[in-house]
Amino acid sequence: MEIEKTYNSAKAEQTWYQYWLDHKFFKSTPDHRTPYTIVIPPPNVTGVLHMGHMLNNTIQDVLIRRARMLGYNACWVPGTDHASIATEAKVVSLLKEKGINKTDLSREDFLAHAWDWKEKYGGIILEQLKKLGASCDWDRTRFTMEEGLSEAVIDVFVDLYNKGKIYRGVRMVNWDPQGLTAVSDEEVIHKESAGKLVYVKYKIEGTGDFITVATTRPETIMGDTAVCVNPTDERYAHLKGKNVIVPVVNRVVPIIFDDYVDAAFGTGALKVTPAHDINDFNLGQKHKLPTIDALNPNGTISEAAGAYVGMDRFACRKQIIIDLTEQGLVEKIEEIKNKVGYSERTNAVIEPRLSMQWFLKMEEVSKPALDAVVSGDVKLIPEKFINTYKHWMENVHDWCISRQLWWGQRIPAWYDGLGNTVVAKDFNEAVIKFEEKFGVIVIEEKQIKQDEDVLDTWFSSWLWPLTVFDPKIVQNGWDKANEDLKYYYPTNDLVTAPEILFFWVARMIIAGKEYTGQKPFTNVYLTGIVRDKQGRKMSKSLGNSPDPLDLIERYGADGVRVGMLLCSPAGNDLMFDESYCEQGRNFANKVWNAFRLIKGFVVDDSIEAPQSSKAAITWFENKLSEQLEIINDHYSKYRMSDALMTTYKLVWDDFCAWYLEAIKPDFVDGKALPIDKATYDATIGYLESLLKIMHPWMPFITEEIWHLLKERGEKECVIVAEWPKVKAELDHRQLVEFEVSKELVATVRNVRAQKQLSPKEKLEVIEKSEATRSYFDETIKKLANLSAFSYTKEKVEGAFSFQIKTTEFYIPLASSLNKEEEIVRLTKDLEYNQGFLKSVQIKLANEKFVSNAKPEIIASERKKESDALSKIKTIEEQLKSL
RNA sequence: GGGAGAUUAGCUCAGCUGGUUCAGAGCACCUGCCUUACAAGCAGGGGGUCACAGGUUCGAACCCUGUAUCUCCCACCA
Repeated sequence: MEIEKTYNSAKAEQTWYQYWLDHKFFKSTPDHRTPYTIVIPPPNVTGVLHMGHMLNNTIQDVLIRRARMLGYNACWVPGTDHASIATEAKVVSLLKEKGINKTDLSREDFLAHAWDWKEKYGGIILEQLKKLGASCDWDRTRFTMEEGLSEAVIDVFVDLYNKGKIYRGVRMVNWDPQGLTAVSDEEVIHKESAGKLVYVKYKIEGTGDFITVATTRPETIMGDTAVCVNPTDERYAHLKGKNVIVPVVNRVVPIIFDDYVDAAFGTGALKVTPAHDINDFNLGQKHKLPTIDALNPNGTISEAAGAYVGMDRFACRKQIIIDLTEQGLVEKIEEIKNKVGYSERTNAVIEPRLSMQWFLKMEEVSKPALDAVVSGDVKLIPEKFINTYKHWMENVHDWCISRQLWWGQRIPAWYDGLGNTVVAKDFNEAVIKFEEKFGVIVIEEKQIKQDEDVLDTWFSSWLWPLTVFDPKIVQNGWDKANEDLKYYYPTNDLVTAPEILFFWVARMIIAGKEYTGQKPFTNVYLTGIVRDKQGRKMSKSLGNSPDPLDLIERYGADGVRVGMLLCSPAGNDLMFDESYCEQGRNFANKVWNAFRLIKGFVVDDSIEAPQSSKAAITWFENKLSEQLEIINDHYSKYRMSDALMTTYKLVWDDFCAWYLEAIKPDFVDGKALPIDKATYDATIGYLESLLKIMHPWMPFITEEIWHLLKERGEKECVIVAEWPKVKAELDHRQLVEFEVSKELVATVRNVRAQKQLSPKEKLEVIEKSEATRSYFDETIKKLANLSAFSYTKEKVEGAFSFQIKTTEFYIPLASSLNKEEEIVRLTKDLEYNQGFLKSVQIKLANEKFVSNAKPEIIASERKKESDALSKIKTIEEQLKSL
């Protein structure tokens, strides 16, 4: 069989993913085994795979594949999030392209369009995950707005309302004038930006005097209902009881006094606009000021403003500054930096706006969720996020859960127009409740109206780990939870970005505690943000984000997976560069070629294994086990990059560079000699172990080689192979001895390089030693291409000499040694050792060191001293003999 | 404004309880090699005052105190 010289990733990926699917290796149902569960952070249904997903899902896949091999019942639940605001925005803009305005559509028609779109394009991202190799149980695919899950959301709303934890009220909320909806605090991103602090003069009523206020938002002047100063501010003490005239609209408003105002900022006088600033709102409540909403929901100036009506808020800001300047009312303008809130979804500048919304009281429900993390019941990896989490949970505000959108779970509240409100699961139940609670008999359907708003997306995704298994959990309670939930919940690991620690992770813990009394997951692995080489966040607008699918095409899924994880320490951002993928691809190719070599071996049953191979075999058995233990340890600490790098070096360095080179049959007359059966079998065994260890990182190539290596049963795949076991006892002495042998080999190679001797020319090495044979001699001979490796008790004259540790070696060279060069080399070596000896001796002469340091430290220093002394002696002898 | 973290080779990062696994890894780089698994490779090699300044200690990349720079999170100062 002819094997291709380079690994063909596309073919293997196509073949094996389908094979795994066909044989249901991703599928999980409850059984007697211990479960290992991950629920995917559901990507937005509008999403296309980006580098963040790539990283995130690769980690999950590595974890789930390894768990599967460890014998757990591994279950990875995939799905998508309906992402109400993002999806609605997308659908609105698509409709607009077709010339359809959302406002011209009925709710039902709009939703029909939205579902249409979802059915057509909503599955794209999941298909993309398959390209990467994600071994999700696709039969369990869920969508946060599918029937059962939506029902659970309504159940939760009703339940929390009945428990008095949900309320409705007029509050200052973060308003997105583009999305035309309220958003939660967490959906507002504060960015520093350059602003203008405008000093505007307000005329004091009945005098010729002015009071100057400083504002960054002059367009809200029309909404002013007071000017406020600090009561201790003597500059303004005389203004008690006075009124001022608001410019533009000439409204007379009072001067009020409140110590909220910082006398040191600006002029010490604050214009109060209760409708457009949370602080002003609080002041307004306190001082019973009227509220004038000068802005429309879409960010234009409202009728109530009485001026600039219909103008956009930013255009108005510019214009009003011009107009006030003309009127001589602008004292000065300062350039300042201030933080401006932007909508996470639409990137519009958030407007604080007074409106009627639904809220969830957070204080009480968040306590158990705080404790879960603080006590370590839920572990955050890395731990540094515990602080942030704690801080947030201790300072939570009530959560605004209503959104002025259509795409999402509609709020199950009904109003009768007489001021009565009922929260119920559906219309029929609402009718019953109206009668029970208010004695209102509902005769016809339109008598009561359901709330127009939908719930925040996170109000459904916080139930994700529960409802993907049992949508009826809220109705039935934990005691009557279905088999799936009882079996898989709590899940094991959650892999997600730190950005949504509060949005999502914290809230899942809250919901989990509330409805099952248990945490939703044990470990939360927080990935970093994928950045480009310059440290900029990858984003569409910057155009610095490579297309993951394109990368997969060019480097292979395994290559990209390895590349990503090579540069991603837990919790730190990852500076991604394509060269990592190249490294991943090169590694895959290295593995491929190791396989080609092994596959090409011709076995001869009649020959016995040479000593060089026997020694290599026992060494590698120990090495493999030693490294596997380290790899397992890295996994247990979620040190993914380290686990991968250890695997990488085990395969490339230990297996390919040393083991295979040691056992590879020689060539004679242009033909490879056959290999003995024992060595062949051992080698195949090692390769199989390595394929297993590599499989979580590189699922495709390992499966491909696994099957090319020998005939296998239909279900005998590496994906379900058993994870190798660590040997009970390692031969550490042998491991160390081989390290010394490697050093010897390297030194011989170095001598060749320096003396410009061909690697083909055989050399002889003589060791000065009392012993006459050691275990790896034959292996060394093979690796260093020696004609002989012998021992002597006497110094060898006229040969090239060197030392490893304290042992001296000689290489007799045909060409005579260059005496001058040797003297220089040895003198340098001598000086180094003398200096080293001196520093050790100073340490040992220090009484404080000897009396304070631990005995083993002192012993090791003494050893250093004696070693150095013997080395120096040897070098001096060598110099003398030259 | 509050909090958290970081700063080690050209780059990305390890370095656990202070001491032979203490200055490391991978990549990049340099020098030889198209040697019959692999040039996506092989062999060899050169790179660091561990951000800076003090302190504790017999001993500091590691502990303490400052300083600088960077990143992130939180926050209602117009």
